[in-house]
Amino acid sequence: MVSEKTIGRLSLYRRLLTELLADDRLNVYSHELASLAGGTAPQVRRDLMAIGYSGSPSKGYDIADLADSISSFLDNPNGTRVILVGVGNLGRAIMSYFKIQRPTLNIVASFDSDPKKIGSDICDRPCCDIAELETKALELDVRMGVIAVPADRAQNVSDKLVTAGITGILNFAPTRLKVPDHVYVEHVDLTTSMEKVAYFVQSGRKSTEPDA
Amino acid sequence: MVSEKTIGRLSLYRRLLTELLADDRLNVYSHELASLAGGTAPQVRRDLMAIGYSGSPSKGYDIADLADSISSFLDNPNGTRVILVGVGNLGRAIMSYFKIQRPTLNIVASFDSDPKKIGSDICDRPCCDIAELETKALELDVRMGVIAVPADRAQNVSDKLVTAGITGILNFAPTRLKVPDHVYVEHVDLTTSMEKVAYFVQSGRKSTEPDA
DNA sequence: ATTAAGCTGTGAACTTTTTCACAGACCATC
DNA sequence: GATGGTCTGTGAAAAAGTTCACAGCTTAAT
Repeated sequence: MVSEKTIGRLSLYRRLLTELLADDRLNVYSHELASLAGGTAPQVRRDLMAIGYSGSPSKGYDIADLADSISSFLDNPNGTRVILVGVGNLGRAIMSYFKIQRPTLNIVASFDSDPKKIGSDICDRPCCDIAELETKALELDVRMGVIAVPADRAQNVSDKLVTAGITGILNFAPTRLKVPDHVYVEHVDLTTSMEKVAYFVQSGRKSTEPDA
Repeated sequence: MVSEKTIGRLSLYRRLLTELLADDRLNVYSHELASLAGGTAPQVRRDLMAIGYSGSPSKGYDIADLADSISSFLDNPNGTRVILVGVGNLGRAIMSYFKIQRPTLNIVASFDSDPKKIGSDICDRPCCDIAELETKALELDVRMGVIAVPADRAQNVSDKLVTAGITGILNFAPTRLKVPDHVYVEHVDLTTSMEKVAYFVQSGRKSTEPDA
């Protein structure tokens, strides 16, 4: 079984590979990829081993082929339909951020409670009433949700997403969500990230870890 | 030496404690804090042990006192002055997000290259020309920076921050920054976070890890 | 051909992080 | 003041993650 950390790095490797490909590179060595990713060469090799990918001892890894292998491991072949709840500054930022991204990740609609936003299009996607969250989510057949509402609303939104059959949540609200066992939650906690950096600045300690 | 992961959790505990305090709670047990934080009781106790904090076997931890202890461990007593570079959607979201936050973290100015933004106030803080980044950063005596510019500009901004004496960077651009050893970088990689969730949705695997 | 150099794949060692499990402390109640 | 229940603090065990180090392959050059 592939570890959560490895999943994260594979995603990173794929992006780096895509950049290399745009530079007309064909092959890459584990130590090059490691240096771009901020990791070590054995780490890269282990990660690729985890998905059963093999390179060649002399040429390293075939960039296009490896990127494809990672994609077929990570992605749902039918794409992943996503809804986003909470169209504040942050929500809008995320929407516009992912318009450009991989077409396999598709934010199909957003939700908010502000009547001024409801009914309009935000980043070319309809913004719906948060009251309709459950019905629309079922209707749109989505499995993944992004929460970008204030902390005090997050748990409620999460519950609604779960009853609508969502099994993965990316949560930007500064609350730890309670969800059933079968639901995966990734917390992006801006306050904690900020405070971590502040701590290391204050303490004068340097980075040791390969990174989160 | 306190581990990076523990630092992150301490930041989380402090926020939870503040919430409990607002509910007029006085004491809390490790298992309660653990449940709020999405962790385990021994983990909480270990983390508090790391900063040398002791509770009482019967009452658990004194909420106000523990929050203070965490603060005096994490925070710089003089506060941490921060600048933010890149006032797009995301940058603005972060600015407004941290206006409300702990007063010890203070975003004192923002920077952008857009003439329309330069000179105006954004979230009550002056927005300056990115060309003046190095001089202003020195002048403002900041040690920490937030990067919210597009990927292709991030390394350049990072270099400027480093020469201006910054020792901690929170990076939202989807690039791994190269910095000298004494500089701490925390990457918040939205694409990777998103793709991780998408993977777990697709694979039907549930969360195992205590979380990033 | 043979040698040299430099890569990958991976068992094994190591390090870090988490969990277990229990001694000792404390309070409430009888 | 003894008894029982429930907590903390922590050594020790376990698990997870990372790095080492080297065998084996592949190419290039002699």
